[in-house]
Amino acid sequence: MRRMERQPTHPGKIIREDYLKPLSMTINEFASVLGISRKTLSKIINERGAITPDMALRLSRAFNTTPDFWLNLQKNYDLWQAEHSSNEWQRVKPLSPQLIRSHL
Amino acid sequence: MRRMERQPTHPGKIIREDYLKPLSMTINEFASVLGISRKTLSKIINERGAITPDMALRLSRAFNTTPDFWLNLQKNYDLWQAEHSSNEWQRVKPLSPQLIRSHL
DNA sequence: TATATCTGTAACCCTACAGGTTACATTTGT
DNA sequence: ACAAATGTAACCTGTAGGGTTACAGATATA
Repeated sequence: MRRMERQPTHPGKIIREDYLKPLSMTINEFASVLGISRKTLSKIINERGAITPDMALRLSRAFNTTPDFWLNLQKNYDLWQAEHSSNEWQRVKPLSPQLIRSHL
Repeated sequence: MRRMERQPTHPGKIIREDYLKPLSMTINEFASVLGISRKTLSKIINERGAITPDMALRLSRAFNTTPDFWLNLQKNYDLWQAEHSSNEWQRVKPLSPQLIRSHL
């Protein structure tokens, strides 16, 4: 039961810190590499936009990584947000363990 | 480099086959358990709706699973769709391995 | 058989977000 | 000082989640 204590790193930060900065690449250049608009990349870089499956595929091509790497970052980030932006989901009553155990 | 050959199972099918059916639970009942509308659950069950982070949290409560389990199913499904619904992303030119190796 | 329940689905509403173009003000680098 | 880079806003289109209501068909049950 490993709880996520801190807010997970946004994928945009990884792109910014671990790729663009070391490579001294501008947002314009990289947007062009990815075949997307400067605005879209800027939103991601500044952590106001999400990594979509299509974007994950593009990043995986550019950086020779897996699309899953990027989607997992986004998934962890989104999940943390959902956990902390509402308590509604905590109202869900777990089905009785006995019921589940006896059928599954 | 394990390619995804077949279309990944939709999370809705898991809910349907591995939970609702064994538990003999109706969609109405379970929608009520989750605190969502029948329509929303019906869309997911019939594989025309996605597992959102909030929904993953609700499912994890009800079935005593992890939210990641459900989000991973959805992620794999979405990624497969993105891979096969367009070839645009394949146009992205990988950054030269030398460039990456020398800076990262 | 008659009644009630369950189910898929459509119509309609609202909100939100991806992604694009254009434009502007500011910052940064040369 | 000048040019490039950047953040951001406005505006557009398309898509998606989620809700309610309503209807038709299937299923089950009294």
